[in-house]
Amino acid sequence: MNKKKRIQRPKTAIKITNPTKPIKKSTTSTTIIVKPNPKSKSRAKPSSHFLENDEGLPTTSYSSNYLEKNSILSPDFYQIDALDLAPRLLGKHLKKDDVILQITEVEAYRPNDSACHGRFGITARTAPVFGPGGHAYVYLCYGLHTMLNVVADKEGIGAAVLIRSCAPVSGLETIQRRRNLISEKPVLLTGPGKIGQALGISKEWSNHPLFVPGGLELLDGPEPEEILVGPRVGIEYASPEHVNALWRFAIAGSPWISAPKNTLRPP
DNA sequence: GAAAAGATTAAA
DNA sequence: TTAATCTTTTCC
Repeated sequence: MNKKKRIQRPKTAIKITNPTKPIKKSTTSTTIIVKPNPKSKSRAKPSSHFLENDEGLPTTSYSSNYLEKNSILSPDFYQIDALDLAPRLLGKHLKKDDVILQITEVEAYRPNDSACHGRFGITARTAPVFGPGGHAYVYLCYGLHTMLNVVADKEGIGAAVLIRSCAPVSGLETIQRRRNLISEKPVLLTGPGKIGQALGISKEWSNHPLFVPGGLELLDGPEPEEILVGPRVGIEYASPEHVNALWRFAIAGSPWISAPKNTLRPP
């Protein structure tokens, strides 16, 4: 039998840049401590949901207060066409453990869509996609990356929304540890594989109900002012009609958007 | 049973 | 630009 060559990634690839001096943990609040970055050429615009304190550093005070008034979304929210649900997910919050992420970029996958995992019908992997909306659909991509989808529409339809990017709201320390990356820049959370990693989920979470408190939850959030649309990413195998469909959505002006950005336009 | 391909990422 | 990595699905 062929050798089972599992070349392990060198430890040097792990990018914990400051392991001996962990970021200070705040036990009394959810304030995010960040390092100033004086070398930054084009100073990144702080994302809109962060407030800045006197030192110009983002805090989560706004988000914490905001979320206290917000509730978990009910199953009704999800029982619509994935094309309608996708933009409505922008601005909403994913919560697990102490991590809260605000959704900034999504893609819709629909029935009769040659790019949708449901295109082969119900299989062991894709069964949750055909269940009622409001559940997670989680799968492994390229044998490495855990992809989180939100199942849309009614039972039997077969539609879902891929979460492609988020902005951190709280639990930055946990996010950074899970990502093996100390950063507060978009590289931390732009890309679907990074979302699954930051949330600490595996395919075991597939079919998990997002409307039940206690595990992985979807909470309400502010509606974005402007939205960008574009073709979906990485589906060249699909028919031209579906390759070209503008079923990718993002919050306009947010830095928390994955590549390629230049295919996104106002609707 | 075997083989191909994949809703990607990080590093060169 | 390319390697890494392995599950799922299809094909014979």
